[in-house]
Amino acid sequence: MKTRGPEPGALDPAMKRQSLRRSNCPINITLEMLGDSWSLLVVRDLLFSGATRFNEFLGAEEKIATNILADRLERLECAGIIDKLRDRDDGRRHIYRLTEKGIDLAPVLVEMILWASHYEATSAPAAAVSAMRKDRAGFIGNLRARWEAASETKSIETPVSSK
Amino acid sequence: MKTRGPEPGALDPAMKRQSLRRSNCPINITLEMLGDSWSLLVVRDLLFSGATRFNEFLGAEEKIATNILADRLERLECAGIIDKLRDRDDGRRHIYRLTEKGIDLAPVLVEMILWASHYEATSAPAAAVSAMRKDRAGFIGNLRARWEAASETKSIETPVSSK
DNA sequence: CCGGATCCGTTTCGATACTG
DNA sequence: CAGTATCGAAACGGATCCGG
Repeated sequence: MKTRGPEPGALDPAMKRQSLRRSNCPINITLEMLGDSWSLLVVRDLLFSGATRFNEFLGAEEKIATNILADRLERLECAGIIDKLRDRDDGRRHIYRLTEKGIDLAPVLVEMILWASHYEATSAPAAAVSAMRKDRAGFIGNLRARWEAASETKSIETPVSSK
Repeated sequence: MKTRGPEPGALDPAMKRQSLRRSNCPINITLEMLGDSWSLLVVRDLLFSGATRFNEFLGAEEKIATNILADRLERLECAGIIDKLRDRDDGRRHIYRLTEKGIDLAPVLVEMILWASHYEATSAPAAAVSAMRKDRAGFIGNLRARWEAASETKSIETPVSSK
């Protein structure tokens, strides 16, 4: 630890920020990744509401700040849970999609939602909840099928190597 | 002791927006509860390693600070996921146990561990992982059975109403 | 000893303004 | 539209202290 010098606010803020900035994909401990509300919410939106774009995530019920969303999308990409592509029909847009590793989080999310819908007031649509309760495996299979179908969309391009 | 206003003159940093977060049992949004690494790790220890006491949680592989642990235990108790009892054999000790609501998190944890063991280096014992992969429902049934057996232990006393 | 509570420097979050 | 920059507020974390 450094004994704090007398001058307040004198240490170069730009330099500090840069060094603290996660340079590129840092080492990701798994449970740390999942142990974050926002990341899971993004995955949830990708899985269930079919959101793919920055603004669609912003529109979710829980209000996430733009900087936080950008950070979480980057982390998720680094963790290999999503990938980031450029929309070829609209060059300024990006498309975020779950990877295989990401879609495999479906069982985790489903269990969470079932637990929450049983014990807490939840905002999940009742129809979806009862569907996943009735036939968990089938429900997950449907999610995956939808994901595979969406993966064949032609409006995408090469990955945008984050940073 | 939760009111941390140092001096009457300078306070009100908390009064801004819905800052009843900390004070007592705050309203708990479910995914916020689960969206926290430490809380989930405590539940994991309760479920799998049979930890019941403060120091046992502290001994877990991931090092948690005592103040953080105390806070998370309180939150979990407020959320109805654990309860806190006094050990009648050793009056200075407390015993933390999963409630019904808490043990019902088992499927969530199991799915997480399976996912993590597939995609990431995980510290979960290989034997347990393959057991839960082979017979998920049976594995969870065993956890519950163990929990029910432990609930009949006589060395406990009345709840320590946290606050 | 056990289960925390308190202090305090560091890190992260989050609301908003701003930019390419 | 898709993010950065900024900055105060909150959470974290380690060390230490304390009541039983």
